[in-house]
Amino acid sequence: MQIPCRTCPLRALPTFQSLSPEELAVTEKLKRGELRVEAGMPILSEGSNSPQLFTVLEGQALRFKSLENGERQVLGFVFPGDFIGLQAAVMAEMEHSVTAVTPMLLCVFDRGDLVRLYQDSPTRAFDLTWIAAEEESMLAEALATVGQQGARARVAWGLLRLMDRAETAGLVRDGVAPMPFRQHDLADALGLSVVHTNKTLASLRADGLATLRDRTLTIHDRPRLERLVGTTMRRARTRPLI
Amino acid sequence: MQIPCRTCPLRALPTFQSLSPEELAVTEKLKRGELRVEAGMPILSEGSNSPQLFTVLEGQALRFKSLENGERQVLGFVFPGDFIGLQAAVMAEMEHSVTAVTPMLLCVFDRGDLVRLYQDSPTRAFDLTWIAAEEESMLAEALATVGQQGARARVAWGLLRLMDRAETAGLVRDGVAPMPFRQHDLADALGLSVVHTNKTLASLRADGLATLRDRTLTIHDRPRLERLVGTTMRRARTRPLI
DNA sequence: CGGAGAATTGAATTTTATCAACTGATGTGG
DNA sequence: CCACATCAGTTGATAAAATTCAATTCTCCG
Repeated sequence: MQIPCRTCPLRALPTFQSLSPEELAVTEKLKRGELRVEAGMPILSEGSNSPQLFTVLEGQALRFKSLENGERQVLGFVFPGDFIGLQAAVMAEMEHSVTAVTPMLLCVFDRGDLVRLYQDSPTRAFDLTWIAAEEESMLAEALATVGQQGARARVAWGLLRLMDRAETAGLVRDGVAPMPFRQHDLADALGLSVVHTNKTLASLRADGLATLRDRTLTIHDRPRLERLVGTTMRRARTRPLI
Repeated sequence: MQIPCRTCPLRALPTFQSLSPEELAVTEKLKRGELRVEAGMPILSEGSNSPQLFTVLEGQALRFKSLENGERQVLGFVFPGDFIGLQAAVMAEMEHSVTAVTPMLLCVFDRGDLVRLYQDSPTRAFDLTWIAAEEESMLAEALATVGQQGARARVAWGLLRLMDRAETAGLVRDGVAPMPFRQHDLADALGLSVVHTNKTLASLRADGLATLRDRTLTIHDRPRLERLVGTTMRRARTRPLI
């Protein structure tokens, strides 16, 4: 175990709630080690019943569901601080897959320890429910966008959501976010074809709203982009880090 | 308080997990009363911070998100046994609204008591996380369908999902489910126009797959419908009842 | 330098939305 | 009991949006 929770660099970010010494101790006891994952490697697979859960320390990943026709729906973009595998822990098995997009460093937990956590620390247990509820509202926002909005609004929403997640994870410098995800990933998240996504991106760029290029994302005109998006976007708030 | 939890008719259904006497006692202490709601009335509103949470005893409702352009995305169909308002309890406020579609009878809880539940009963706390995770995977399934499938597959999925929920709630007699939701509601759930939903329903009916008519739903050919749906549909499993 | 994956562009085609009109059931007041 | 209003559902014609297909260009690595 390389990094103890108390000195985890993520905890220093304003995004994450601070823990009491007791909570920190309980959490630290859970940590089983660290895991490095190469870019492109699967972390959890739909239908599997992984004995391991993870918190992302470094790198980015994709959550997605595969369909029988070969398509896939991207459910969300995974950033440092995100907890992976709660579903596998709570339900019988994962309902979606997670794959690394960049090299990653993961903090590893044992599924079996979760039950003990519910007994030992009500506040940490509550945090797990919070995380599940948070993911639920992210998905609801995505569904509302994909179900009811046209391509421009969808792409605008996708870009703002990506920027927000990157900011939360402390990855943005000078308004520029590193963006390892490809247009194809974005298309699969928005329910659009790659071609149409590309054309819409070009149009947003031409209008001076945002640029996705060279593995980086820049928002040029946030107010106008936000006006394009038809849903009130939830800004990330401080959140628990498991 | 009319019905005590121990004699709640919902608990008799095979769908719901049975509780230990201790768990039942803890749960019963939470119940604050019952509430009748007329058809069409709002139960919880997006942005509100309701002090009340509910378990549905009778009747059906819709979860949905409203967009700025006046459209709405239906996030899910609410049936007896469903828990409403977990989001308001865990996050600061509701991210979606819930409106009664039929007259309803609700079991009422106080938001503040939830925190105590996490201290008093780890297993019941775990059940709440389970519920949040369940809703998450429902939404993921919906997103995958709306994002990646054509109209026929979407409608087929919607009908099967409705039938599954009705069966789970013990509402189906002779393969026929009462269905108070309108085609318009289904359309808003699937991200299709009412007209196109109607035409697709007609086509499924003509092909002998399913009939939605006179406020009832009948599945004629489940295997073929399931083949139409491109996702492996999760069948409802036994679940906790709060 | 060469090659593979990603991004971009321009049609042609398909799917879905929109518009508009009509049917059928239900309910109300005169 | 009938005229009238209302609302959900149905249908056909037309318009708009997005997909698919087919190249071509660009970028990054080995």
